[in-house]
Amino acid sequence: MADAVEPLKARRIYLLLRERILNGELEPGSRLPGELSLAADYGISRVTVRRALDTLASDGLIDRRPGSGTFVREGNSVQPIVADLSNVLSHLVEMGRRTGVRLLSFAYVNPPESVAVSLGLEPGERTQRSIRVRLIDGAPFSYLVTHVPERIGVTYSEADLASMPLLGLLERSGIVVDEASQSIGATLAGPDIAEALELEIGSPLLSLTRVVWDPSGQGVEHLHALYRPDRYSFHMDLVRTGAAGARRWNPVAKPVIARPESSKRKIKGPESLKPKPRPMRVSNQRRTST
Amino acid sequence: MADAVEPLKARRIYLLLRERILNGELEPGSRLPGELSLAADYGISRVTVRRALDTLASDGLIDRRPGSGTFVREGNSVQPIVADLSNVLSHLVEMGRRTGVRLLSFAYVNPPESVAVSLGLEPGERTQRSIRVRLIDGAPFSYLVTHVPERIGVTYSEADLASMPLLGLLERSGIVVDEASQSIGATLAGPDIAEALELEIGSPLLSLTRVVWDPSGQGVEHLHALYRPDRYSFHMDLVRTGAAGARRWNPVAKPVIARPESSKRKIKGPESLKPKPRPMRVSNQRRTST
DNA sequence: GCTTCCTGTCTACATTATAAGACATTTCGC
DNA sequence: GCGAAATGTCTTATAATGTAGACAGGAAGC
Repeated sequence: MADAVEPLKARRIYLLLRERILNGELEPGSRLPGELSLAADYGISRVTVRRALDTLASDGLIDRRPGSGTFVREGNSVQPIVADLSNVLSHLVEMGRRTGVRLLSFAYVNPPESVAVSLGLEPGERTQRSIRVRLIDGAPFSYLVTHVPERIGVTYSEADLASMPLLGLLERSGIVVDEASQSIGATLAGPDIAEALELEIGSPLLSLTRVVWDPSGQGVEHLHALYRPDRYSFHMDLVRTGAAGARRWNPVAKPVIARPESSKRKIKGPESLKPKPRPMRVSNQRRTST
Repeated sequence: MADAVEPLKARRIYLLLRERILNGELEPGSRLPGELSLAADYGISRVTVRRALDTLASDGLIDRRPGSGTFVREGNSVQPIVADLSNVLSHLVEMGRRTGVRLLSFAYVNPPESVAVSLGLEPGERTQRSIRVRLIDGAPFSYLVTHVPERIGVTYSEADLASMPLLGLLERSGIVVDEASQSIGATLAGPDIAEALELEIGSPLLSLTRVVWDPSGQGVEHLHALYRPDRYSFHMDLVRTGAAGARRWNPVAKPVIARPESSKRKIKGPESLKPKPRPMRVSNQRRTST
């Protein structure tokens, strides 16, 4: 319970070690370096290392045996949801049907410069901004901020948004969704996001920014999504094509054609993380309202 | 250069404000609340607010004008290198020709469990592990750990690795590279990686894990790559295909066909962070050797 | 049994962060 | 010009964090 605000360095080491444990770099059952070596490695004192280890222990991630050492506890890894990259959006659409959504915010605003530019808006044109959190089995895994030009946004209600995926709403409204462009990066969780995703401030996040256009080239949606990497990651299969001199990788567009042997090719990458949610002082009472 | 680690509360406010600036909630050019009001808002002292603002200022995100106030600076976006996702590998191949590589480690080892499983190795089979850092204009942007089954690894030398992309070496050796599977996540930089990538410990990183197979389904390469998100991000274009009921996104396989208007569709996502490298106590003297 | 390496625990001390306030200086509207 | 409000720069005090070292006791190999 005494999970008071952790000091700086201690917390950092804690996050770092946690990362290494969860992604399998430190294998379950293995012994991790002694407190003294850790202190030396990270250039901090042993006491501080201990504080980090204390937190890990209270998380149930490690097992400390006096005289022997500190060991990584078994059975921590839980595969994140995997989204096929060639198929991200439809994946989300399907998921919209079996996962929960929490609408944190819904308003018409003056969009930030960058959003206005991406969508190709007129100066002064407003957008409908919604902030949603997606949950799977009650556990939040993504934080979505979407901007839709006002005239399009008015074709559906706040309640619609709380229950249906945005893309579905757009298509229902007769908007033809044609092309999209997206990029993937990484950031750290700030206070808001940390709270919404039940993370600690400073946790790593996958970041996805996507802009969707209709056939005329008019922007219809700007999405900024943040994912918990321990619960969500992108995956894709590639095939090498082209002549000898200029061989390239191309994504496998249709993962539909079952590949029986693909099961033995299971990637157990560092994204394979753990279950423990570890909620913060959640005071997320904001709800769909209306 | 006294860019010491930031304190707790100060960092919290810093992150908070940075978020609001980067996502456009605080628009470029606008004045933010005075130091005293900020202190009151967040319930902290003015000194602490100032520290947060100092950091923002050194990040180049704000502009402080004595007597007037503190302003959000305009145009603080710097685009990272963008890798087309439908083409990651060949992109790297091309880049291998115009960027630098630093070979940090080259050895034959007993691979970690997860790698052995991914590659489908026999129990006890060893791998050649190499750790490389890629640079662009002298600035490191990726940290690559590759495992290749020993029998394949012996077909090229350490010096080869320091100068040529691994995939090229494999194909030169007659290995037919056929399929690959990869996933993308996010993590934090540990001490080793932080030093190699000239980052601070605890910085966010893009993480890519890829396994490559030959036509017989035998694993030939396991790659674990970490990218600085401020210098490298993945990008891809998608097109919506399929019938009304089951529309899906598919990647645009060939980004070659020039799309003239695509220039106006510039995404200026939140990955566009600050330019500031912010080096650590770098003591990177390890080199390609031999 | 002995040595060695590990965690558990404690003490005293150094460093750093935060708070609270005073005061100078700049800018801007009046 | 004057005053309000803003940042810049001090001071002093207190609390929170981190460091250094010593010592006890368990575990494992010899």
